Amino acid sequence: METKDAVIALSALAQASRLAVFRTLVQAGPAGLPAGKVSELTGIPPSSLSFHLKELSHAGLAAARQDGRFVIYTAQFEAMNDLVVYLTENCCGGNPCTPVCSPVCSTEKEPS
Amino acid sequence: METKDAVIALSALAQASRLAVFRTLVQAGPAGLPAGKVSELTGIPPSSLSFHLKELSHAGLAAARQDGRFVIYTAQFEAMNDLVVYLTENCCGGNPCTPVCSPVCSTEKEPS
DNA sequence: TCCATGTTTCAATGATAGTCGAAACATGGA
DNA sequence: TCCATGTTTCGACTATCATTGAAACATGGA
Repeated sequence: METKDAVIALSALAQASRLAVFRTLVQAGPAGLPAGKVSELTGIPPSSLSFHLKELSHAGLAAARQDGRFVIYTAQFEAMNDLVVYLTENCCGGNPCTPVCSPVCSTEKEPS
Repeated sequence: METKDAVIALSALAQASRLAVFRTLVQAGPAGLPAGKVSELTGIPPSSLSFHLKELSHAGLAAARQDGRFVIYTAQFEAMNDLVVYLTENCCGGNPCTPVCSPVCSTEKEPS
């Protein structure tokens, strides 16, 4: 991941409405949610929500797929994980420190 | 961590100059760096840098301590970790998924 | 006390982003 | 084909942020 991509991803999350949307999608898991449901859950009007979902998609943090009249959005866990790795890259100059496990999910539907 | 705090932290990182500063501090480890050294390493002019360091400090992602005429800045690894946890909270609705270890350091100087 | 060095504040400027109603668009079913 | 439903685009407004030189401030040493 490059700086530019990280800034785009972080900018996408650095906004109350979008952060709420992203977390809602994270909680929904790989199955995702239709845009209307996200609007309902977050209280964000459809037009605003569409703007924000576009931003999250552009940042690679969400993905859309068509399902009949619905557009299902899903969180992209790998992008999230890449971002975290980037932020802590070469931590402490490569010297040993104390890594911690963070619950960053994979995109797989079932645990392996 | 609350939404407001997360947005503040993410906003702090969602900016090319500040992201570079934060990563520089992360790489410096708990020992930190004086402001002037950060300016030198990142190429950001002192006045701009001061503005950004203030933002990072306000967000809890960096901390300042006085050392003679120098002000030493350090990355706050715990805040970083809290942020990651917040982003993935209640991931997949609590259903089992595949957690991944991310190298988020603690603030300790030596590994335990 | 006076100076050199390191850091922060100030002020002005230009640019970017969030919001949401109304209207347009897309899809599937009757 | 026509309609109902779900989603996106458009447009206009307001607000907030990044940048940087110059000046002010703080600290330690002579």
